[in-house]
Amino acid sequence: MADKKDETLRCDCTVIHEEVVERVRAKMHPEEMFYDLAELFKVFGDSTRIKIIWALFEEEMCVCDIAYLLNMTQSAISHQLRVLKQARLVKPRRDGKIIFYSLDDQHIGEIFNQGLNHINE
Amino acid sequence: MADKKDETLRCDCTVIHEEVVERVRAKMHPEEMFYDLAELFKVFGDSTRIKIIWALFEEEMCVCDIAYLLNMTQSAISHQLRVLKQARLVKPRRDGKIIFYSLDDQHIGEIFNQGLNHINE
DNA sequence: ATAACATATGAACAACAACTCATATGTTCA
DNA sequence: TGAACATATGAGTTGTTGTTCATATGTTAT
Repeated sequence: MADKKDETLRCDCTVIHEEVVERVRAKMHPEEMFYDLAELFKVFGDSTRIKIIWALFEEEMCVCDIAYLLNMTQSAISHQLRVLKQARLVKPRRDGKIIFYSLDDQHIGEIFNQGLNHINE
Repeated sequence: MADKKDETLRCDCTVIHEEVVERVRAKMHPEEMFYDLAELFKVFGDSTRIKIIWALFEEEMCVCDIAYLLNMTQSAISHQLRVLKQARLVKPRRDGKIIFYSLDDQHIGEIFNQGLNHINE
């Protein structure tokens, strides 16, 4: 059939287990869901951001505090906080000139801990 | 004190809440731990790999099956499987010419689900 | 041994992401 | 109002990463 030709063209090999593939394909989620999930984990996939998340897990902190704690520039931290904010992982609270950041989600701790479980075997 | 000068130099601002910072710093984990954790989440941070993980969560599959399912080349999938294998997230099982891949860790499902919880608000 | 096929891998390229630097915004206090 | 300070942001640079292409490896069957 025509499909058979396309398979070979794209994946560069003959499909072995068509039943398996079709069974899995039937349960497939929309593209967007995988994309969003990857975007979320991408945010966790940087050691600077992981440190920020961990720090805010301990206590609410302002930008300067975080920069000092992690020995990085205010600008670098601010850029990363923007990424975290866009991912709805942290939220700001203004108090005068100072802006305090804290975690914005209760799932974060779980994701963090499951990650630790994995790297600790 | 001498420290005070360094703070300003590096983080480009005066530290506001020294007690907070020192309290958090005291609980700080070694650099390596944050690095490893980020490396793990980095692996989840790509939609191709997320799809592979999800697919293997459903059923064990060979390289060609995955390539066909995701409409990608065998080579691209093979490269990504290598990344997943190195992160000890999937494991291969050879049966003749064919190599079947399956998940190698029970935490993966939890990480995946917590991620879903977050993106679904 | 050789053909056929499933998978792996190295090099090259393009897209992206993190930091720096300079500067802008917004708030407080004199 | 203007100086001082906390934070944000745009542009530029450099390092990283995903895919493609060509080819290598390893297994099966003739």
